[in-house]
Amino acid sequence: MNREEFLEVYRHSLSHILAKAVIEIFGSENVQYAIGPQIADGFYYDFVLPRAIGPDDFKTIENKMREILKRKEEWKREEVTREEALKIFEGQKFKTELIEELPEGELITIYRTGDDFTDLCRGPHVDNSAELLGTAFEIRSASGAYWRGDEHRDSLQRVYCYAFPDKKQLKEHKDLIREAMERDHKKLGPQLEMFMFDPTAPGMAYWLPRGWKSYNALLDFWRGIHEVHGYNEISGPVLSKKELWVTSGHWGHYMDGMFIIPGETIDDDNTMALKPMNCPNAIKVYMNKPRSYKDLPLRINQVDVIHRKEKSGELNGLFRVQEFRQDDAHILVAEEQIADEIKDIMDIATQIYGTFGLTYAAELSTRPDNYMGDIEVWNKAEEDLKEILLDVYGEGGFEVNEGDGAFYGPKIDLKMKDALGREWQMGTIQLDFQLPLNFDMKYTAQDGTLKRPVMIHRAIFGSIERFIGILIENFKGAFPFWLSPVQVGVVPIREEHNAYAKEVMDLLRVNRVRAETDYSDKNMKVKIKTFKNYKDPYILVLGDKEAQERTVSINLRGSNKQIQNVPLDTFIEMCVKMNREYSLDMIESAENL
RNA sequence: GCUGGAAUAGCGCAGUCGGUAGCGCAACUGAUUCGUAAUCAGUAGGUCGAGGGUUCGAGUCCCUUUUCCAGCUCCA
Repeated sequence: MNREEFLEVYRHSLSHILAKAVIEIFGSENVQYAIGPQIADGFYYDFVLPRAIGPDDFKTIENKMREILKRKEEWKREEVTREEALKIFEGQKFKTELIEELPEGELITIYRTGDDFTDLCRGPHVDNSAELLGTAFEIRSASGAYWRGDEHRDSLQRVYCYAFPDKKQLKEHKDLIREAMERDHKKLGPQLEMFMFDPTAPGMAYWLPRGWKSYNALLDFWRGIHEVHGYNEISGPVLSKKELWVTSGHWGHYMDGMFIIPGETIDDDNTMALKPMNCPNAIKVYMNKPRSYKDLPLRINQVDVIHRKEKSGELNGLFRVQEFRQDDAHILVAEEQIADEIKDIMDIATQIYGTFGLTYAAELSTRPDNYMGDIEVWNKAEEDLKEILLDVYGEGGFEVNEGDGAFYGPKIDLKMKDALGREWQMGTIQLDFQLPLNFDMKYTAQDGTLKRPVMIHRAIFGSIERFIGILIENFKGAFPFWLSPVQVGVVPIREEHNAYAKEVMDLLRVNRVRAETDYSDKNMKVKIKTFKNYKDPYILVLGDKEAQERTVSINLRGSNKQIQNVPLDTFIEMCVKMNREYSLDMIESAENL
């Protein structure tokens, strides 16, 4: 048995033990038990219980589980007919529903744990509870869930439980969770004074001076790359009349997600809505003048603020907000240009993600049943996309989600992994055959006929807000030099060193290095501590010696390592070099220049 | 929207049975002029998220509401 199978059997068996424990505590007549699958770090089980359970109950349940294991009961597998199964689970509505939905003739198996607990299950399981005695488990939390994930159906209580083969692995996992919590951008961001939220603007970040510096550094980097790849940036209105959204189809498909400013009534022509997406702006710009095949591909990028209304309870720090910016671009291409253009976008993505040391994987989503447009065009586009992905990642190097594309076109999603191995859906590249049709977009082809362009929507960061949230967690707030809110903290030792500190500050600023200093009469140790807490990459300590010799003494982030006697000009050169090269690592020695 | 939790000084927290709101850090003032992560002393700061109710009396109990958190669902 390999580790995966081992975990599956043990976790799944433990979930039965959890259900049995809960039933023993609350009484079988008071509990409806639904399903209890294994998940990445353990398992859960869904119940309907007579009351809400909380942390106080967890210990009780765990103890009951251990007590049950100590009984060393036999597990018996039985094959039963549909009728027998329905009889066994009489009164259990979820089990009954599951049984009734099993296809005619399908083998139904049940597992008995001891004499008093039976669960509908495919298995496999342990033969005796004794086998589970050595495992480590701990109830993590309880939360609400819906039967079959459908918010219109029964509301259940889901009990989550960690489960690992031994205590050591459980502890390692809990350490990882703790590490992730320490990196939580919702905690680190405000601590580093990067952003804040105010209750009067739920889900809309205030970017504080330090955070906005990083935000702009990120955009500068992004703009530089796009200039090279032939993009032209625009900005459009955030507020547009309803008419625009009716044409684009958002009024019909996305109304619930828009902040709407009604006229006399919402049906009034003067009703306006904040844009949830940028695409119509790019389209209007395209249609601003007659277009020829010579204009294509027309690459329009844009980072305007967009607003999307979310249902309450869905907001989550920078990861899920109601006001944000996307590193958006819309490219209008002729059909035959799709392949080359996608390839270029993938190059941009590789370069951008690589700069952060992040790896990413691609997923292709293909034509759904409710697709719109010409099937020939779809087939060609999907073939193109597949070919590109094969070319870049090789056979099996990417996932395909059949039928998961948007109704207006197939798409490639880019997912990246962070420092803790967590996956995030970030970038997306979507082909769109529909909007060019809705807006009746055209271009004059070489042969003089009018043709319709294809639109590519694409984003690499996805939401810039979310991306920064991910970066904060990935780097634990210790950003690469070029992205650090403030790059250099300057500490004059005594007030008489303020003049030299001012000179150093001026020189740093002239060279576009973001620096801060503290001219107050505070103790130098206090000044150093403040800048350390902000995670400034370099802290310069300036005293008599430095002022005299025009050098700096550098204290490096993350350690108390010091580099003494670095000529001021050399230090500036180091900073400029890291900014120019978007270096991931910090230069730690003047000799490395 | 649903389930469960939370909200007390700028931040992190304490506040017992319902009986005059506290601690640490930060801030401010003064002293200290200092060589690599917290110098010393003092001062000020709060309608306890908001609204209503119970009570002689509410941070504490009840109801409503807002925001946030853990999930569900949804998503960039």
